[in-house]
Amino acid sequence: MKISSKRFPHAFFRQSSTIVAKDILGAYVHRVLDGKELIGKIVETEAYCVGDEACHAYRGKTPRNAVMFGEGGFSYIYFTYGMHHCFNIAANEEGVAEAVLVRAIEPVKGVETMRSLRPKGILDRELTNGPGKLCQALSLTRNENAIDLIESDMLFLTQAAKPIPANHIGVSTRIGIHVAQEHPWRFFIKENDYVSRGKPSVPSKPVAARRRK
DNA sequence: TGTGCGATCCACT
DNA sequence: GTGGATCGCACAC
Repeated sequence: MKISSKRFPHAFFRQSSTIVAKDILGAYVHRVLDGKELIGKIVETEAYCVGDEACHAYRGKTPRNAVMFGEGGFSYIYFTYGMHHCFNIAANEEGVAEAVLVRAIEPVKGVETMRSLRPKGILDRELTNGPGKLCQALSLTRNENAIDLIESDMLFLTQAAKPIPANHIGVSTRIGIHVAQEHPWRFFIKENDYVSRGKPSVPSKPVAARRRK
């Protein structure tokens, strides 16, 4: 597989998160760990927008989500459920808090290292087919929060060798959220084994803001 | 300072 | 398909 070494221009991340989420499919995430380079192809994303109740920035700026309010192109990594990290990319103009959640990548390089970071005995396609899983496989934690994904040599993105044709991109509602479920802001590469399993493309029925237990 | 919940994962049924 | 694990963060008091 051909891996492009072309980084994104800053202007790319000044676009709306829904555009960035779609256009970043097929791009590569590079993670340098102990001198070894781990590379994964982005195959699934979700957009979190201004005025979106499911977005962490919906309630305003806090120390945790401050990166989302900054210039696009920076990593926003947060810890959730007491045990998982999620890797986001801040998008849009400075002051406009939007982000793209990277939900799944396809391991391209450094697969052995990724295996060593994940539980033993799992299938290769289970290494990175979920937000928490890919953070574990790439050893991404809050230490990697607020990194410039354009300039950094430790964690950065490069463009897809070829753009993904529009008819190869699937769209659905987002996964794992309990509010603003109607927005079709999840994007993925169709028929890619590394896409996380999810719900169908159309919500079965509108669900009122559901509270767990 | 205390309390409740969450953009998940995985073992178990 | 279901439920438990587990802790940082936001928000109420």
